[in-house]
Amino acid sequence: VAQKWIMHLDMDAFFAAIEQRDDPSLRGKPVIIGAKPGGRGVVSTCSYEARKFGIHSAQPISQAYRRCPQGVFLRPSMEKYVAVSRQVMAVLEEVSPLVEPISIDEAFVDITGLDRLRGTPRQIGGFTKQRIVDELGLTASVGIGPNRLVAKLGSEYEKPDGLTVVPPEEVLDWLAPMSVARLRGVGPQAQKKLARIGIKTVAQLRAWRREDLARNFGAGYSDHLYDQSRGIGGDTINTAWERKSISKEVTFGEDVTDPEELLDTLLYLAQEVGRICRCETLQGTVVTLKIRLEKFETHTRQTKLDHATCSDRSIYRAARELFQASGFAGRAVRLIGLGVSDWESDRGRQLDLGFVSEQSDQKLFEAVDALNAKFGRQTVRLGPGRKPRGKGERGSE
DNA sequence: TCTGGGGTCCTTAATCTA
DNA sequence: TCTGTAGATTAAGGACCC
Repeated sequence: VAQKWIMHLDMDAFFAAIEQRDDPSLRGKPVIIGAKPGGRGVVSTCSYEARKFGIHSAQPISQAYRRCPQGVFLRPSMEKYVAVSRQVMAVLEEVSPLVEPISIDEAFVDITGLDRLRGTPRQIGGFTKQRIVDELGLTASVGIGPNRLVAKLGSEYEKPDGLTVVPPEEVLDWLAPMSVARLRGVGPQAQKKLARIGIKTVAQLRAWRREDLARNFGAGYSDHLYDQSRGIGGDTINTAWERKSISKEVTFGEDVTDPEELLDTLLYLAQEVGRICRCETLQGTVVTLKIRLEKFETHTRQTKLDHATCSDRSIYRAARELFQASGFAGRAVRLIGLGVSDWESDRGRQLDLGFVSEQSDQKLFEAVDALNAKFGRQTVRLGPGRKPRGKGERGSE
């Protein structure tokens, strides 16, 4: 069986590094990208200067502000980051066509069999990092190993600007002293459970037999742990990612009780979700409502429609019915969200584009045309455009 | 103390059905 | 037709990831 070489690349402090690159006055300063200080929200990314103050991703922004009031707090500019992300992926695709983006700032690359063309795995990693510095003015951390697990752990091993190569024969020794917290799928809950049976390191995990792990965890999860402790992981790169759901949610500055305001928000969310569905020529059959009450108590309600849709009105109507049936009307709501999933498999049915908003939007027309092309049908455009969150426009039908 | 927004996947339970 | 069950489908929640 041919030995594979998988590379994982992870951009360093991606959002913060872009801001510092584009505004020299931010260099050397603690830069924190995330929610507005004073509001409800968390840190998305922060510069390494900010990390010295104990600031980290997912930290409540209020805590970050307390620790570093002199820091530069910025809201994220996602369009900019998406554009830079595309440039990063383009560099990777020049290294090898087998690129699988995992998120906005990381990707796996299959670099098997490139030694004649580009040198050893270490040389390929160094060359890739250098190109990203030269062309984008940003640094990345790279891990290279025989599979995705080792590559990913490798890129985390030394940060920032790291390059870690773990040949297959060194994998077991390299993993042994690592904390199980670094493994995939081991979060706070699993860590606690593992610690209770005396497992803190990969070596300790490896000492357990599969059957004994299965008595403490589910069969699927224990296999997952068993394999990871031995450095076993997938080595195939999937270049054809397809999304499975589209959702939007908002957290209110202060909890909202007024059902009118909640329904208006749902209408806005339905328009956003519907718009993205149309831009991506997707129609879903399941609508999911998400509600977070005080004390972070979170509920979801979902319904399967009798037809697939990308229409604002259909999504909104389903969401409204879910909300009204939920019994949460009258409760103080912290967050409300809306999603669509389970794309239609039957392409022969009627395309539900009825009552979409923003009909003057050129992009929408293009999306509608794309939908027509995709489904080979004629589209009927209905009614005047609707303004987002318009009072009194929430018609009964 | 305070916990975003966008996702994926897994487990469990209820219900339907071959 | 009765009965029991395996398996699919639907729904809800939760852990986890970036």
